Amino acid sequence: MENRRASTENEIIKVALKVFTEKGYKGATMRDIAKAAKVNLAMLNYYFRSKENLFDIIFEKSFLLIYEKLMGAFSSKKPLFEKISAFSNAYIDTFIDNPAIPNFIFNEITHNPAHLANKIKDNQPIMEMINTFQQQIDEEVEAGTIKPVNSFELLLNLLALSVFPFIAKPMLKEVFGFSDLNFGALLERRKTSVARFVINAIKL
Amino acid sequence: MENRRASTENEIIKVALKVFTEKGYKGATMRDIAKAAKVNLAMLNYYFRSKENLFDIIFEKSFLLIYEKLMGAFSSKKPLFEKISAFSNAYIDTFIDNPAIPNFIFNEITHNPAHLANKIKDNQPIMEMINTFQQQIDEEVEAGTIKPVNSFELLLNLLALSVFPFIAKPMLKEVFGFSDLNFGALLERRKTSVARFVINAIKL
DNA sequence: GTCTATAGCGGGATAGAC
DNA sequence: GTCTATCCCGCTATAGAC
Repeated sequence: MENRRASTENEIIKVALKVFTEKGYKGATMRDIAKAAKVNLAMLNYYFRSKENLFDIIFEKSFLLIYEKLMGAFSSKKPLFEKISAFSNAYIDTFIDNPAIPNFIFNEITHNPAHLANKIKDNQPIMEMINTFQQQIDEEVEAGTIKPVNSFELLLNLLALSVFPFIAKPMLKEVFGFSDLNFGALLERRKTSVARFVINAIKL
Repeated sequence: MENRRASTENEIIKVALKVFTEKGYKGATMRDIAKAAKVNLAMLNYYFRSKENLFDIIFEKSFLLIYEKLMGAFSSKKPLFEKISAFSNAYIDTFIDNPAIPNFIFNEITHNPAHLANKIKDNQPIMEMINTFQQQIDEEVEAGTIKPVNSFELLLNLLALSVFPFIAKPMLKEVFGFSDLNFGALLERRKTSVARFVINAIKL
């Protein structure tokens, strides 16, 4: 059954993302992944040929998800403050639905920065979107309609405020004793509060 | 010579921090570390008994460094805005001098969140410092001297803005083509601009 | 497609000579 | 203290029965 096969593959990809994230590429064993996905070890190689190929598939999927959501939120011609809201909302929303992805991506950034960087650099629409956003900021600073800020730093700050809570989540939950429910509520609030914070920081 | 031994040990610890950070705990091999430190493989075990013990020593050292710098900057009775400046300045300054530590710590947070979390939870001075800071924010909100903000979110934002550029650094450098010098200059600027950004976001 | 068994290799740790 | 040689385990990947 083609459907059966596809659903088994998707199940493996889903749990493998989690195992790779929690243990790192080398730390995650094919035995771990097989056990978590409740399939035989040999089946993993039957479906995915190799550990590296399985990892690449997951990386590709994760990148595509982020890419599509962000292009939708960020690309159109909107006023600056609306873009800031749309960006943080899209980012936070995507990661609420896919909580393993931020740490998965950050592992990869740390251990193989060129991999993701090249995918971004080689992607013209992304680079244009970033340039347009920075130009928009520079123009508003020039026109005196927002406080003077470095446009790259503002982009960095927006990204930091949106992403950081997800990568720090495992520890924040332990230290401050958040339940899943409470931490989820915090993240929901941030879909609006991050943009409010950033806009307050730069508006006159 | 006791000094010779101590300096060899320190050299190993220094390069091992880098190798563990770049490759992760499992990905880093004792052979990698020996090669990078220019010592024989057997010497590593002679000095540190095991890979795990070497890792623990590095973790302990990294934690202590952050702990001491932050306690100095954050503990005294200062007005809120001064604390915000002192906090971000101390954090960023420490990581400029020790650029591998943020990613090292974040690897550990991802793969073993309870380890660092327990060290923080069990440390009364830290927890008191955090509580005091949050109270201070709540009181100012109550008194109407700053905009209404959730005190935990403000703490989280301050941390995010200070730390995120360091953990994203490897990729940011590749994507935006920063030289070490240019990225260093950006980080230097952030020693003051992060506090300014946060203060602008909450002041009336 | 699914399983068991195993080949083959890389890595942590140590024995033992110097 | 320093080195070489090696033990031994655990992992990826695959052969081959069903």
